[in-house]
Amino acid sequence: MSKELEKQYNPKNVEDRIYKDWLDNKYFHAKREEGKKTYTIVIPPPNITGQLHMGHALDNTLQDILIRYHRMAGYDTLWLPGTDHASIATEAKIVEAMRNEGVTKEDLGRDGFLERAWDWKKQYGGRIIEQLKKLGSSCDWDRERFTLDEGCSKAVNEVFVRLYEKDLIYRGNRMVNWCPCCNTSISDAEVEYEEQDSYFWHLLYTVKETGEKLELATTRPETMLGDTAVAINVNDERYKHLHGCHVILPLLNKEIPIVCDEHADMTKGTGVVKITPAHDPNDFEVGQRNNLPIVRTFTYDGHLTGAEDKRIADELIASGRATENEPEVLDCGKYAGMTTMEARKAILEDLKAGGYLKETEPRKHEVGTCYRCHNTIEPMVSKQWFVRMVPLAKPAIEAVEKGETKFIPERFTKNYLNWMNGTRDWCISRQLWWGHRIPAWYCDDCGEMVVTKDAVCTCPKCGSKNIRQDEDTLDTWFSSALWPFSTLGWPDQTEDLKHYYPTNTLVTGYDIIGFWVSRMIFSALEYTGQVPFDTVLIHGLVRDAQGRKMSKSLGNGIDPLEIIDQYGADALRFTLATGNSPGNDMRFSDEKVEASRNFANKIWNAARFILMNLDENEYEPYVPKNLAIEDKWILSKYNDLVKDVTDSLEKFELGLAVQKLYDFIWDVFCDWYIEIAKIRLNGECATAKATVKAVLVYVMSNTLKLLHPFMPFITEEIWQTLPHDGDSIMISEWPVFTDELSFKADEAEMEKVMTAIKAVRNRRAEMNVPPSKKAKIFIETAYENTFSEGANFFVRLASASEVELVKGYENDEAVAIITEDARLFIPLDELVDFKAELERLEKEKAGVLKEIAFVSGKLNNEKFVAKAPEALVNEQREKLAKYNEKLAMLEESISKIQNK
RNA sequence: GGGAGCAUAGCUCAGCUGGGAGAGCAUCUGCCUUACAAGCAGAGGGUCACAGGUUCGAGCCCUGUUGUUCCCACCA
Repeated sequence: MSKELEKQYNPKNVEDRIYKDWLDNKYFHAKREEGKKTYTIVIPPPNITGQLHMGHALDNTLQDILIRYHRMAGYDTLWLPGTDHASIATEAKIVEAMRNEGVTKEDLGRDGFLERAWDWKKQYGGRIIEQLKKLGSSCDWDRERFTLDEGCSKAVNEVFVRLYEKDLIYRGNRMVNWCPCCNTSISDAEVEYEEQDSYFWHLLYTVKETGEKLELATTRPETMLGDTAVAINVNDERYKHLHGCHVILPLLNKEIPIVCDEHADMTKGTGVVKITPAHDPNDFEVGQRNNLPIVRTFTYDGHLTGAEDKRIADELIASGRATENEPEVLDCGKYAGMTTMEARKAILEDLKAGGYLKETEPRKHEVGTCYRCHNTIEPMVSKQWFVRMVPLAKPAIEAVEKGETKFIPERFTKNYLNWMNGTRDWCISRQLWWGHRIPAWYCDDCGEMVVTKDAVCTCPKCGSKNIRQDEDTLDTWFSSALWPFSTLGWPDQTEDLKHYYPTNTLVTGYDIIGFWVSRMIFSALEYTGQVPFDTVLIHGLVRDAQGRKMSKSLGNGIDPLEIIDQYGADALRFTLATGNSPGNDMRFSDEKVEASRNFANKIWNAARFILMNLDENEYEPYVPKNLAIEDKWILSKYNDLVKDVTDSLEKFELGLAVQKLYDFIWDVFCDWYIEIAKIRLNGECATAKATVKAVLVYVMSNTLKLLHPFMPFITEEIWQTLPHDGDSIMISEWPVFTDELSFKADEAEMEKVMTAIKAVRNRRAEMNVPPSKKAKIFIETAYENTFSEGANFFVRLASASEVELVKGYENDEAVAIITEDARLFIPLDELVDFKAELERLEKEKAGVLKEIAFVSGKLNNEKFVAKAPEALVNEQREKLAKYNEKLAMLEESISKIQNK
């Protein structure tokens, strides 16, 4: 054979070539094979604005491991890839780029802007896909989708219209989170709360009827111009006399009512709350309950309203087109045009001057910010589209409670249920252009609204041509929610949809359970009547070496592509899979990647060793007949490995699977089996050589298969070089556990010898005997066959010059090494310090006595013997017998030295 | 205010349904043993946060405490 491999593994010579080969052979392509079980994953679509970061690398490594495993295990496997148009993020990026050219959205107009956005998508949208390929992702690229492509858009319109017709989507003036910076509404889920230092300002409002000063506290004095009431609790004894009274709103000198509402909590502050229905979610509710007017005092870009704003609003109201809850707008006079912060300052000054400000109390405060731009969001009453959540959430809660979809780890079920139970109606309209435009049309002449999948040119009610489409687009997550089935062709009943839906595993981080997972589940149940996937595998965040979140602002992000360039994709994947348990965050450090790279190199060199020893004859990976004890041992160990790795993968314990592979390959196969194999490889017996070579090839190539999902490139490269059947390891058959390779008795025998070898090594090291100093070893044992079969191992692995099995060893001038199964003597005459040796033996004896005390303590405990499993009790008994034997041997050795 | 996670070797973390604590890195000792110095052999190092409880037996199960991180929530 004589294929030469380089001394060190160099991924750069391998990865791109192999990936291209896989692509050329269409191994990633799902072929809809009838009769096979399917296994499907849809990728969490990365944003087209995105660059591959460690989070993607982890997410996609886990998916690729599952996909490659199932493909090899005989499933008809589909990993469906794609990207997300990410409306708000992308639009912001493009606007920013335009700003540098001095161009605004309005300059370009909607069509011009969208043209530019599509150009941008063409230029950058493929970037992250190429980066995923670098990782080794075995996605079916023939099925790549985009949330804004024709099919997905069709699904979006279909869903919107269906929901509207079922009254599960409605339009109305409601309290929304408004980002004055992005100039759009955002959903509750998109608000992040940050703690900020702020104040409670205690204000005094005068009661009209009694003249008394009513004290109330607020964190947002700038909203006071929009106050339309103050609220007290109906049971509050302090204010019973004020029921039905009014207060005079300072600065405006406006009379507003005192209302009784449950929202006013007697135990908090003074028990009095000012009510601003237009700019506070609670106050909006209070306003609804008490029929209060809604007075808007902020513009949508975060300034105080003025005369022009009022004129526009008044006109709308006068026209009769205003809908329910249409807010009035206040001309804020001297405050008009100020930002909310400027207004806060000015209003406070004026309140203070008027004697309305009682005190200022420092206070920490949770402030809502936009998840995109982190500017403070303003609660605003605004006319938006909403999805009615309660009826949709119900089946989604039941399905998960029934276990139709399982979360791994299980604790995230609670997280999901909390989110679903607490969710309010979902604001889905966005004042953006990049996205799915809302399929609603309005007639300017008669005011009719039409919601339909097809474009409308004439008003169906009055026949007018003055009809225009809603300007707004949909929340990006609206299309993401349909991803598991829109990508398979829904609403059409395509072959793919029939075949691959529902999908199996969704792999994602815990940070988007609310944003995405929950919405996919309720959407899927509503439109397809099935859960979208049976399992949600949740992973944590990848943090930096200090445990900090990787972020652009900190500049501590580690670029996966740089890691791939430096260490190889396999090393990166291995690092991400190792020591990673579901749902938990992990730290990423160069040291870990180095360890993975070293592991890759270890495998490489093991392969190199095997190849060096193969001759021109082809070796099929088969198990020969005349196995030696060490062959049975390694095959039996390998066989258990198959079971362990497969079980771990089935349980989504990927970190455990990878750990077992690491231990087996490094410690078991390389450090023991290959070393022992050298004995026969260097020997003269042709049959023995053939056997050991066959076992080496068999174990190596099958272990590579087990490792392939984790380290696809190096396993393919080596597998191709070794004798093999088939065209690629990635489409080879996953190994199965077989009783034929289970040699438990031989395994135990082999381990007796290994224990003895370790004991010899240990003693020699303790005594500082260099490996170059060989010494004869005499062995007394009850397991003569085993030790005579393993005699050569001592030569190879324990610096023995030769080995002799003896019945009773009489030479006193020797070091005695006592294991549970044997007594070994090394006559290292000049090196033996008998005093030291005696001390050492006494120490060892003390240790054994301790063990005996411990084990017999257990066995003397009647309750233990009665209640513990029998196998365990027997095990303890055997142990005790062994220890007693060892004790006898030690005592014999001690008395020999003493009698010398 | 509610919920959840974490606390194990100097560091980073595994430890699956309870049966005498593990890995990698780091440290120390000895080795260029013709696959690999990105390596080999050996060693040291842990009251498994604390206090109770269940059990023949607890790192693992229960209760409480402390520290820490995160999520959720309308707290004026």
